Amino acid sequence: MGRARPRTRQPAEKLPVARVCVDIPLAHLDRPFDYLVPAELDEAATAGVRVRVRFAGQLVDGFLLGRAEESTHDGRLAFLERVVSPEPVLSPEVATLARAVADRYAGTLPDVLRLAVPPRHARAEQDQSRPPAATGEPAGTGRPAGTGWSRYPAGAALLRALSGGRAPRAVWTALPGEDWPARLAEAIGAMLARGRGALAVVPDARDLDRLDAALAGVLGTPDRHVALSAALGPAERYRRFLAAARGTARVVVGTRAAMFAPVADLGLVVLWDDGDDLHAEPRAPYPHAREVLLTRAQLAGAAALVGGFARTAEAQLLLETGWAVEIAGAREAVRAAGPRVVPLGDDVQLARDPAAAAARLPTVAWQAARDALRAGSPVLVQVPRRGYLPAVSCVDCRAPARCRHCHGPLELRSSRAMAACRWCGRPASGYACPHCGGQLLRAAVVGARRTAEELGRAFPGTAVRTSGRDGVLTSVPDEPALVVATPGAEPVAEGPGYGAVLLLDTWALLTRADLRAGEEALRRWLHAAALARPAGAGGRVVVVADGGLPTVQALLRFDPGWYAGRELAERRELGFPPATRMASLTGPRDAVADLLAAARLPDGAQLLGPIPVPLRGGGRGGGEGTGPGHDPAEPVERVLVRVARSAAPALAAALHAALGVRSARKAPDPVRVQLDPLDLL
DNA sequence: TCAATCCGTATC
DNA sequence: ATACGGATTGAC
Repeated sequence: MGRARPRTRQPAEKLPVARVCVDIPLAHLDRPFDYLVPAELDEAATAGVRVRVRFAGQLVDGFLLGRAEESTHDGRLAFLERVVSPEPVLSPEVATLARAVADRYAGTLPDVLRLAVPPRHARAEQDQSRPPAATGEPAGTGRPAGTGWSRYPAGAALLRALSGGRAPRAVWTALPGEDWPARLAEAIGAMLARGRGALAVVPDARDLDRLDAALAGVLGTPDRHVALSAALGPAERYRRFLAAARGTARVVVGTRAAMFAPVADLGLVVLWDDGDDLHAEPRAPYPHAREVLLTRAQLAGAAALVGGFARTAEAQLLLETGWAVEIAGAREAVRAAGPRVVPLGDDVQLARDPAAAAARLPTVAWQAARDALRAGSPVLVQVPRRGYLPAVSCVDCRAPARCRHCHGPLELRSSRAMAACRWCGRPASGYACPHCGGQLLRAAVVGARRTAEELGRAFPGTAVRTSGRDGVLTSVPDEPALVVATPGAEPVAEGPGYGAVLLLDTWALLTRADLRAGEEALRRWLHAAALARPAGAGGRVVVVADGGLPTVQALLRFDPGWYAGRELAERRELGFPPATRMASLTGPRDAVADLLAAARLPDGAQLLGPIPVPLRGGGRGGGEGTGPGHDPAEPVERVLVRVARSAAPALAAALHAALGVRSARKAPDPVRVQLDPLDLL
């Protein structure tokens, strides 16, 4: 494998032309380039392999997309320089999907392929190079699957359709307390019994562990499925990827990065909890797992199952357009399975007990927790993530401080400065607490740990456990304990579930200036509430929020479908996604203007902004992927472009073309183009 | 008159 | 990106 390059290379006799996607991140080069396959590479140069080619004078990586008899290129073709490995890592199915995703998000194919195909690890290729012997064996384990689905009126039909080899598409609203990993495993098992593969994506590692365990139970043989997650090292990640690509593993479960996994003969895609923002890929072109998987189901003719305790407006749209059918429990079944939910309005009495008052526990919440603990069950307390939103509250009674004029939340920029309203900007001079008359304010950045300490004092002698960013618990035993968790980190309670669930500091969630604030609050509450035991077994949920709010109403009735319907209707009225499609263009002012000037936007496109973008401070420790340093003096702005859903493809195409014009022109300042941006307000 | 340099364009 | 070509500039 030296530099053995014969002077006179001969093209392969058959299909001498290779169509190659070169790994160059420039929008105007986002198309295949043709090369000649030298005869000696004829065998290795199959569709989907990694290649090296000479492009604009330099050696670059690329993927061989396919072979052809002729090229449409007028000029002379260069030869493929080499085939990096004969392993076909980019299946035609994934290549088609990646192109569709790039188009959907105004991105480039190489960008998407970087997300879709993990970096090569030569050792891993050697390890598993035994031929895929797993053919001819009877598919499935013969285990009667799907008993758990009979609790849903349309559940049995779904399983029948899956095992009948059809491609049903469903939005599934799980019953409170549902053992969702078991249900997903049953659905996957049904498809596998039919001999077709399946792919399931969940938000985080803990959910993945649960689903993986459930699958191991249903599928038996461990080799048939692999779990892909970001936590794996490069070697193991590539090894499992290859197991899927080679067809050894018929089922792939994973977090976001698995959405492109090369499952052979894909028959089913599954997405759990599509409202979790972990499903949004933070790297360009920022595809969302929901869009990728549903596109994939559509292209591959596969079944699709989108499940959760909550329902997004996007999922609601799938139902209302008839793209998917609804799978939900009947009202009586929901009532029987769910806990009793008690709302507590704003003007709630804090517990008399001084320790409980210090922990901001209202009487009713305190009692519910005490009763549950006495009855021998664990109690879950959900608190917002630390640093989530530095709310300002009264020093004396801790009531959240609001603006006198517009009731917006106050903020403290620094400890010295006077508090001001986040909404209207008015300074809160001469503040007096409406509850206790206190005149001093403080930033109430209350985290899980702090809350845990305070709760411990309110329930002396009770074990307190925390689950959050640093240290996530998967489950807790069925014994008295206070479990303080941030959203998404709630441990499952073994046995019948939590005796009580307290949802505190809801105000911070609900007043977030975000399009999805209500939907997101409800999603988090439902996920916590779903862990409580049924009302009949004493399960109680106390939510410290006004019972008149639609969000709280939906929680009381455990009816995310109703809420999603309202939410979608409202977004239609306001022209918000997913009723419309939005793109955000972020960058130095002149660059954004330049991009817009180059873009032939579809008719009816509406421009919102520009607005200045505050520099992103705080956040987590992880890299934010800030581009090459631009002049900090130049103001960064954002423009939103809004179009009707029918014009969405045209919008993406126009932006992609405009990016191409700019990259061809070597325009210096990059503009970040993001479709379906998460933060709209 | 020739080379050094700039700009624009194609990259198979 | 990088490489090349054609036009442009500048020094002898």
